[in-house]
Amino acid sequence: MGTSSGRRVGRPRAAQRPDSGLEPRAELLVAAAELFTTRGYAATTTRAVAERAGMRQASMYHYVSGKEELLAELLESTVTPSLSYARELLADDVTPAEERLRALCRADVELLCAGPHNLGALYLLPEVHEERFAGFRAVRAELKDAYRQLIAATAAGGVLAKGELELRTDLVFGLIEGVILIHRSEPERRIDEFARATADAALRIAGV
Amino acid sequence: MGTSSGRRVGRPRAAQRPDSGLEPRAELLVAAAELFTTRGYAATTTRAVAERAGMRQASMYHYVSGKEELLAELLESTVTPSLSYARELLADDVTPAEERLRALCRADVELLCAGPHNLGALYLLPEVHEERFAGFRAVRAELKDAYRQLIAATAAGGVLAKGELELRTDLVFGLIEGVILIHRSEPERRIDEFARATADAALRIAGV
DNA sequence: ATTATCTATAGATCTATAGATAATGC
DNA sequence: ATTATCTATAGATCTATAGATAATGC
Repeated sequence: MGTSSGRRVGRPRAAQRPDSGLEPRAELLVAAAELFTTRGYAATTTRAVAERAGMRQASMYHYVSGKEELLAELLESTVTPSLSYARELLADDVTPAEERLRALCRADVELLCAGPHNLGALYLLPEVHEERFAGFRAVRAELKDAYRQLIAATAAGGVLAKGELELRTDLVFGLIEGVILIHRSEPERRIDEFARATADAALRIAGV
Repeated sequence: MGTSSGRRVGRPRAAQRPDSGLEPRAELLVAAAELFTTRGYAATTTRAVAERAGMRQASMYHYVSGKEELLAELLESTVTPSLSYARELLADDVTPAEERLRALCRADVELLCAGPHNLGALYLLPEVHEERFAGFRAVRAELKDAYRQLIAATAAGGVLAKGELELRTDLVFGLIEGVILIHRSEPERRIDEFARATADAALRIAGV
C-alpha cells in the first residue's frame, strides 16, 4: 500500500529524510497547514510548501494544482467534523437544547484548537473571503445556522425577537472564533479545560 | 498649508483625480488600510497601494520606506486610543470596576469597528506575529493587562484564583477580538448597539 | 533652486511547464 | 513500461533605485 514504507516506484527524492508514513499529498497538506497558519497564505511560496514536505518545488504539481487547492482542502477539513456533529445534535430531540449547545461549543473549540498546527487559524486568513473559497464559507454559514437553531431552542432563546437572536448568535459564534486567536497567542493552555470554559461563557452569552 | 488644495509644488500626478484633502502620506495609509484588511498584507503590492492613493508605484517611496512601515503605523493606530482610555480607567478610583470594564469593552469595540476599513481586522493578519511587529504586540499586551486588572477589581473577579482570572481575561479579550470577525462578515450591523451587546456579554463572561 | 512626481529598469523573486532520469513492475 | 521524482527555465511578476521632468518659489 501507499503508506507502507517498502520500496517505492519512481525516482528517489533528492533530500532523503526518514519516512513520515504519510502519502505525499498528505505531507503537502501538513506542510501547507503549518506554513499558511504561521506565515499566511500569500506569503507562503510553493517552494516552501514542497521543500517542507520533502520534495522539490516542481514535484508538488504531481499531486495538486497549486496552493489554492491545498487551502481549499484544509479549510473544508476544519468545518466538516463540527458540522456533522451539529447536524447530529439538531436531530436529537431528547437532550435539552442547553446541553446540546454546550456540547457543540466544546466540540467546536476542541476541533479548532486540535492538531499540531492550529488549523482553526485558517479562518482568519483574508484570502478566505475571495470568491474562489465561497464553498467553504457556505459550509461555515451552515454551521453558524446550527448554532442559531440551538440557541433558539433553549428556554431563554425561545422568547427572543429575531434581531436579538441574530445578535446572540453572532456573539456566541464570535466567541468561538475569537478563541482561535487566544489559542494562537497562548498555545500551551490545556485545550479541554479551555473548551469547557468557552462553552460556559457561550451559554452565559446566550442567556442560559 | 499641505492640506489646502491650492497650487502644489512638484511635478503633477499622472492620474488626475479630485483632491482628497489628505496629505499624500495619509492617502497612502488609507489605501493600505483598505487593501491590507481585504486582501491581506503579503498579497498587497506596493503598486496597488500607490495607485489607489493616486500616485505611481515609485512615488510611494518618497513618503514611506515600504509596506512594512505602513502596516506598523496602522497597527499602532488601532491600539493607541483604546490603551489611553484604559489607562484613564485604571487611574479612576471612584467609578465601580464593573462600570469601567463595561466602558472599556464598549469603547474598544467601537474603535475597532469604526472607520471605513475595519482596521481592527489588521490584528488578524498572520504577519503581525513576525518579529518586526513586536512593538505593536507589546502595546496590545498592555491593553490586555488593563482588562485583567479591571476584571480583578470587580467583586466577582476579586475572589478568583490566578489561573481562573487569566482564563476569564483571555475569554473576554477573545470575545472582543472575535467581534472583529463578526463585523467583517456583517458590516451593516449598527456598531453602537453591537458594542453595547458585546460589553454585556463580556461582563457576563467575567462573572459580573 | 527646490520639490513632488514621473519613467525606466536591474535584480530578485515566484509559478508552472517541459523534458530528463532513476527507481520498480512485468 | 510505468511512475515519481528531478533539473532547468520561460514568463510574469514585484521591489527599490536612478535619473528625468514639470510644477512652484525666489
